[in-house]
Amino acid sequence: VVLTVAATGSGLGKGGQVPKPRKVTLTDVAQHARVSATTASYILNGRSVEMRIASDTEARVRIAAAELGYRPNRAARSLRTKRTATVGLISDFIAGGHFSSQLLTGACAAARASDHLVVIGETGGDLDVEDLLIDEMLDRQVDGVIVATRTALRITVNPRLAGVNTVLLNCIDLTSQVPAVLPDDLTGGSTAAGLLLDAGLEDGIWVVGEDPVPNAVAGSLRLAGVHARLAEDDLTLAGVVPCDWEVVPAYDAMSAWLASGARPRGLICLNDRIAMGAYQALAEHGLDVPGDVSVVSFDASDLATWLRPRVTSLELSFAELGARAVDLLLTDPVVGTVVRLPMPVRPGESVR
Amino acid sequence: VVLTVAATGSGLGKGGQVPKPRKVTLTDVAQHARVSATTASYILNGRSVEMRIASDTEARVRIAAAELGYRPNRAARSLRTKRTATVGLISDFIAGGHFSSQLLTGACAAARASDHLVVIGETGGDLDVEDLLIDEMLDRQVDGVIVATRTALRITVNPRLAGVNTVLLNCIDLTSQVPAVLPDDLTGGSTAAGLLLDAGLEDGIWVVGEDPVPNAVAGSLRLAGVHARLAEDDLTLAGVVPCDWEVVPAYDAMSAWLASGARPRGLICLNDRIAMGAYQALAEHGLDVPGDVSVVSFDASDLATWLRPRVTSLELSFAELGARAVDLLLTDPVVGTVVRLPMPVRPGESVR
DNA sequence: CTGTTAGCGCCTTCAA
DNA sequence: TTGAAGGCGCTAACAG
Repeated sequence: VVLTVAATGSGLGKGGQVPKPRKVTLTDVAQHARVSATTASYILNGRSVEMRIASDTEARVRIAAAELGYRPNRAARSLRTKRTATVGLISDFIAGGHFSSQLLTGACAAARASDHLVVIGETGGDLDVEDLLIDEMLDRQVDGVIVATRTALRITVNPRLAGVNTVLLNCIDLTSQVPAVLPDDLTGGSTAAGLLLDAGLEDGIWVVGEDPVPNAVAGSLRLAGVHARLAEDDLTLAGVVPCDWEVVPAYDAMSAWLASGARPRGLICLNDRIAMGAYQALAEHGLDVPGDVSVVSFDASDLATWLRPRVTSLELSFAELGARAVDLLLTDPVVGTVVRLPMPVRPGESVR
Repeated sequence: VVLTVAATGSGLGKGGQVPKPRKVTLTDVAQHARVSATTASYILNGRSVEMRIASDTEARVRIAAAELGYRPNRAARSLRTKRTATVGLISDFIAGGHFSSQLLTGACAAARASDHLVVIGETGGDLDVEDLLIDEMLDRQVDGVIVATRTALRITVNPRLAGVNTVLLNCIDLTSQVPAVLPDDLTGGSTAAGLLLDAGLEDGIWVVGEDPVPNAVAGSLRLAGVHARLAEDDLTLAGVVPCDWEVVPAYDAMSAWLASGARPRGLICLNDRIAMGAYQALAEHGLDVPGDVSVVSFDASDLATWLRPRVTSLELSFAELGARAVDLLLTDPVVGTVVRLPMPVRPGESVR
């Protein structure tokens, strides 16, 4: 090895540790191992048995590759194979708090398990941006795209996704047959109601929250599940306290409602933020949880464990959702597949 | 246009709307416009003036491109140009709740503004995974990589990033000269203390929380800022209530401390979750916020607005952090650049 | 069992 | 002002 010194003063670029030793190519490896590029390619792609490569040839190539620190140029490979080992994930709001980040964790992990990478895009709900992002991803030859929404929604898939390997995540398109992954809200609602019934409640059970937009689907499904479960025991829901799925709106709605004299026995909050608002309102009205009122909610987010007493909540594993979506995408899903993930109970101390 | 019907029954693949009309290539456009691929390339890459292309030639090409719906194949382009218009973002924990998702929002937006896409990877704190992800990204020829951490950390940049365009996000490497973007915690600490002083407090000011790991850097900087500001008025900090930066640990620590008779006048909580735990403990000890105790915290997350009364918090805009990191990366940053983002006050009702 | 040959789609000297 | 030719690094027929 000869040490070269740059004669011209500033030969070093940014972070310039090394004079950049041109990237090692497959041909380099092949020459180093005294075989053709083809052979090297076969071996390095795990096709040596299939191609019945001599084991010493294989060894030579592998050693050469290791010594040279060979790494395939995936742009070149993609140009040939039309595959990139990359999936696109487009969401309306990636920063949906608790929600979306976990989703990415799951998606990344699943992708990596299949030697894929995830490229992301956030539309902010803007359809033009969605068009743009999809085009960019398609230009980069992603092997498939996942379309996700922060809130479970009924949507229409973007037309330019026609013919593209696509999976819907936390949303669903009734008209097309695009596969989708969502939580099992119907069963979840039923489970939530069951928790209250098991605690001995028979009446005074209310649902807090309602779908904020017409095409939202989670709330109504959960409500339907609640109705169904109560009906099994010949009971009926006392009613619904409508409010947005946020802390302050929930607090406001609950406060007004309690101030008007309402005295519920059990509350099924459509998410943990609603539960937090409800807790605050209940406390201000001197109502104890779970002594006076039992509370069940959805999401089992961190928030649920922060409240005192911790609220019993139905776990919605976004990480799992993300992972399943990727897995589905990578297995060339059957048209019309709809995966509904169960929502297990994560117990707190909010049910009597 | 001739309508072709597949003779063999099941010619349609998944989602099979169309018999897949082979992707339009630059050559197609050129032929359609009766020019060479070279000319088409120049025009479509905005070099028509530079190349002094005849305007009607340009028009023909543009029309052809539009009619055919031409989209460049970026894999092919990358093979030539060695650039992908893609940046990598590697984080230890993407699902750091509130935190990281906003960061991605900012990064995505900034990237898109420069016609780039973001590919992400999560290491889970595992250095082997980090190696792997970096390699995968480099194989895909990303134009640069951002290394982010959930908690502000002093780190050592991965050696395989040597010579690669890199920016650190919410972390810093003292030995290398890799550019970094972080919040201005020192000034933030000073500001927080100032808020309490402006409210007339002079003693009984405590900091709640401390750096959980030795290489964490945010806590000590904020603490230093607090000390500095108090010293300006010839005052001193009453002390520190050490605890992890989470709700329950903060609640536990505060509860024990208050039970032992402590009666603080002002609390500087190192984040909003600590503030929440502190609120709970204060309430249980009959202490009113802000009547008995003024509280200031950091992050200005949603949580800060959920608490009652809302806590006055120093805003840490992760979206801004993410955006700045991408911008820095895309402008070939000067070695040693360290960007410190200000933390503006977001007022609540927690300071007397 | 291994090498030769031919592109994938694009950009870019070099000529005309 | 435009076109012809070559090659980025890799894979896949097709020979031998």
